[in-house]
Amino acid sequence: DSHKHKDKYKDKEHKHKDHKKDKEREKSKYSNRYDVTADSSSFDLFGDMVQINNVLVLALCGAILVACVGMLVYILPSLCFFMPFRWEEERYTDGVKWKFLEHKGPVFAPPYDPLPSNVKFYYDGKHMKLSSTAEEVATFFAKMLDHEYTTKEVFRKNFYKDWRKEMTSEEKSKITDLNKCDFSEMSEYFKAQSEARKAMTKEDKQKIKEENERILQEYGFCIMDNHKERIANFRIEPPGLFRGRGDHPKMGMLKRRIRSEDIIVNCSKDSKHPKPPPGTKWKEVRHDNKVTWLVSWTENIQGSIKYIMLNPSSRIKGEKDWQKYETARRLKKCVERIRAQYRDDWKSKEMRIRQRAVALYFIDKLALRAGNEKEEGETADTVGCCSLRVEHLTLHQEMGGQEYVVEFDFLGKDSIRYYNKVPVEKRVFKNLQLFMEDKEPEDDLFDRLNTSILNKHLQELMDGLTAKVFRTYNASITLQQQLNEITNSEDNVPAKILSYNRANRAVAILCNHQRAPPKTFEKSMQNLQTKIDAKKEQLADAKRELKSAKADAKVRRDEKSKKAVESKKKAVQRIEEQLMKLEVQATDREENKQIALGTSKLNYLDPRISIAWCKKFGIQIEKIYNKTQREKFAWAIDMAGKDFQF
DNA sequence: CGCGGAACTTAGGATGCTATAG
DNA sequence: CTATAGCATCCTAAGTTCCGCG
Repeated sequence: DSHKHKDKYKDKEHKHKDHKKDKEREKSKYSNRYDVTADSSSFDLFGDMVQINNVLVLALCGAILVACVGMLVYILPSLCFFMPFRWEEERYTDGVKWKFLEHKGPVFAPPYDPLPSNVKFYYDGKHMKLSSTAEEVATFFAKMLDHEYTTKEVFRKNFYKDWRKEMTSEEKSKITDLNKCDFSEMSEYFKAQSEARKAMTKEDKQKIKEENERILQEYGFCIMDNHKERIANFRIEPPGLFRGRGDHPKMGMLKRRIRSEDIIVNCSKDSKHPKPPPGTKWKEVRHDNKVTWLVSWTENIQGSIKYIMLNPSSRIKGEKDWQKYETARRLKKCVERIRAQYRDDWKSKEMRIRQRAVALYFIDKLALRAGNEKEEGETADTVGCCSLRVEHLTLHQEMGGQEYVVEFDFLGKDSIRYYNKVPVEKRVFKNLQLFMEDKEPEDDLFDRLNTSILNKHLQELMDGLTAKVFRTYNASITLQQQLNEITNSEDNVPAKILSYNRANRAVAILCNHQRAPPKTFEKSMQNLQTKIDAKKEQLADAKRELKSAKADAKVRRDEKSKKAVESKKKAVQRIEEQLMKLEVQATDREENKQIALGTSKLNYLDPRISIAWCKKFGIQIEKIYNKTQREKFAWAIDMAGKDFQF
């Protein structure tokens, strides 16, 4: 039965006549698999649902086991799982995201716990007792004292300005210079606290763990249309000092405490509404089923809205994720046509079209982000494709034996540097020269283009196409090609996994997913090398022993010595394997020094590619996806057979 | 049609937990 | 049994795209 169901998936996947209808169809196919039970509009969140969830978990295990091992025992729960209960019900239209939503609201940050009186703050060398409000803000600074950014002028200035707002008038008049403030006792106190926490007894740690688990069980789940779903971030962000990335003009500003009165709750009318803490009120309770969030509030640094939403394992997120990859797969079918067109557009007599075409070429070839305009002075100065400035590229007529090389050097998202030298077609090069003519370094490269114009154009080329689809498409197709190319079916499991990681790495490099080399990198590399050396020695010993055993067997010619040879042979083999495993590990780690694989794995690579690869080469999925990842990609694990190709 | 706000995805670093080496 | 490395999870900032309004 489960196989029949899978075939249904495949059939529908190939029909793409009408995109809109198709989307709806996908939704119904998908949502049905996570259905738990037939009826009832409201559950007791904290009683019955636990059991129902167990059924779901059991059924899911059942389904996987049936697919993988075909164990008869598990067929029954799996049948329940695939039963088309409520088959039609979740086929939503017009942007409706749910029909029923019930949750317990957010968990607020713990209230401020004042310092013990022996922990003092000094101003200009003299002890000064701060008001509770001013003290709280001071502790935020004290907690960051060891961090580099408390030395940065902007950080200090912003902090000081916001801190003063929280002071009493007396404090304001006394404290006039941040440099005269001594937070060191506070800082020491917090360090000691964190040491004490680490040194707690097992029992105390266990208690904390249990309490966290209790809160998770109470607040960490919601019910959306008969599914008990995990909430991603049910805890409200605690107050603190804003830490932007890169050179952020607002670093050090005070992120204020969020109260009930700031919170908008979203849930269905007929649900048990979440209760605000005693004596407080929500800002608003609304029932908007065209959005997916449960709770929102406005943050005070940028004035943007923050949301509480569901975990990636949820139906609503999984469905969206699937849709994303299906869009990318549709791009695959028409990407050559689109490429032909933008190459043609390089010759257009209209400047705006040439710019659009060159930008699209960069997005396609280099997997650059779209690059929205940003408000100057509000955020760090970073760019993407459409917002590139003249100063971000250097043109080289000839470089390192190659013609028409473009050198990119700019800060992208999260102020991560993008540096790349790329040979481009002559026509692109000539266009770039034209775009840069008579411009200042700080002028926009594409002055007739922005993301809205670009995306409008893309929409005309393919339904649902936007700039970011190219990143998804190029990432996934690269993984697929690399895996097809470099996996050797003769290899052992660790070698195959090295191949997988290398394919993953090719994508991470394409997408410029970098990380700071781990602080302990050199050391851990050395440790590994030591292990390898030891293993080599062990191997030499084992080989010597084998040799002498062989010689011994030749002389003695008895059963016992023959057996000894065999066991020594086995030992050599085993050690060789271990050595190989270590060496593979070393290679992998070295190549991974400054590259982060996680981001592409989680956000850009169609999981069905990886799952199909595992199935094809007999690799356990656990070897490439950890628990969280398997939960997020449950839809794909269920769906992809060994022959899936992106 | 442009703009700003809302909604949602993508991102790296910090922190916490656990397996394993010593 | 303890220290630590390495991985998982948490955290929330920083993007993209959508959407509605004047």
